[in-house]
Amino acid sequence: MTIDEQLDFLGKGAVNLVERNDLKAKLQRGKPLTIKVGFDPTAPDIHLGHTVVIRKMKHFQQLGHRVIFLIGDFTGMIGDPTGKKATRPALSKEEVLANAETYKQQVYKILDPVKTEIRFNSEWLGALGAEGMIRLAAKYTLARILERDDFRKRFDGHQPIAIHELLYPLAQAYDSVALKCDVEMGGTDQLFNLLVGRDLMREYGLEPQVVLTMPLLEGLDGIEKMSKSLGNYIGINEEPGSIFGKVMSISDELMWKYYLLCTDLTPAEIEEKKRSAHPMDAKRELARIIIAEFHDKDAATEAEAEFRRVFSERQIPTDLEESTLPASDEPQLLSKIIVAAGLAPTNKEAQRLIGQGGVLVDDEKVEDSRRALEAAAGKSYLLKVGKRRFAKITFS
RNA sequence: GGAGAGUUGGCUGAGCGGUCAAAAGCAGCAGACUGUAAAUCUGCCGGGCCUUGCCCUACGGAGGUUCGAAUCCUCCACUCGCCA
Repeated sequence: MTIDEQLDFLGKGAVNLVERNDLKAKLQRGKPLTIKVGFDPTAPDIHLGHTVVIRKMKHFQQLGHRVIFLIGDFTGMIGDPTGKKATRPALSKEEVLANAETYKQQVYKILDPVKTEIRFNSEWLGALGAEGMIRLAAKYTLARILERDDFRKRFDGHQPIAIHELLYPLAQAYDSVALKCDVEMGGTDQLFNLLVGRDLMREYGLEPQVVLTMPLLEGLDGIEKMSKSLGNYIGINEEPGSIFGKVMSISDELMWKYYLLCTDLTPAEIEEKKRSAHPMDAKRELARIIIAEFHDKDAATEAEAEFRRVFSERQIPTDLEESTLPASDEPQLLSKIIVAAGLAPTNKEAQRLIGQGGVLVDDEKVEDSRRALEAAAGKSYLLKVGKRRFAKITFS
């Protein structure tokens, strides 16, 4: 690849690249660059949203650069009291290490283990001490920190800002100093922090890092950014079938963003697909690509077949859940059976589902929410609740 | 230290002492339709039960006033901004 091709390759999907020319200059030297991306030590469950940046790390690896997966255990150990809930319990060293292991298992599905360096920022931030921290703080001004939009808004809106929050950007920037980073990446929400890194590196007489930000991927709802707490995520450890279904549930429109950020297709290829492919087919393919990355091709094919079977043809899934319930001489309320089989959380909810025509017993729609089923030993039923909850239950 | 504001269902956010299991929006779920767990439309959306209705729990916590309180009073806890 020529330098310009490399720039295009690395810049694909990026929102900010500060400065493109700086990156070009660094690449032209022909030496491996040091790339850093920071991760929160408390949330080692990686979902598709995280993979946007991780994939970009992979791209750097493919070009032979040195990629550092930085775990922000220092800030993690302090705990961030910003949320209204009680201060989050500080993580112990053991927990941090355990989380790091979890990260590895997941991240290495994308990154090359050999070319990935995992570091912890307590290594240098912990060594700084109170004095060092204050010295570091002396390098920056409040006015500059308040340039960050969310600080500005909270400040102007008389919302609280804790002092240590102001220190976070500096601590993060110091990571770049300590590691002499050439490039730091993050989501667009990280732009400010990453730029502070540039400034701080200059303060320390280092060549400023290049800053590259990636878009935040919207979750399944298509509105909020993907996050575990909102439940709108696709986890990379999920079952192929679940990933397939979730991908199919994103809107046709959002699908293209996923294509850009979660696959290796070039923008030109994506445009072509947008023009020529049927949205449903394109979405199926997207699902296959994503599953193939975290599982394998066969799993993807299988998941697709199963999806067609269950949703297009409305048949029974092949890997049907089977459960056994205690038999009884008395007929049992269907709603209670549904709850017992774990197909609905509460009796009320189960009755509601029946009333809405969402329950099939042995392929037959049940209309009466008070319906009871014979529960003698040996009796067996096939239950379908809603579109995607199935179970075969047997009384014994 | 001082004078205040606020705490409502997963979230945001209304709420006159009764008609409030609590508006509205978001998220979620179901049905219809379909090209998909897209879009759109409709409905549901605290729980229990011997289910055309009855009961329980719920509006930060504890008391109180009242026939009756998310709504009034007192105390407590927490959150926030302001003035020192």
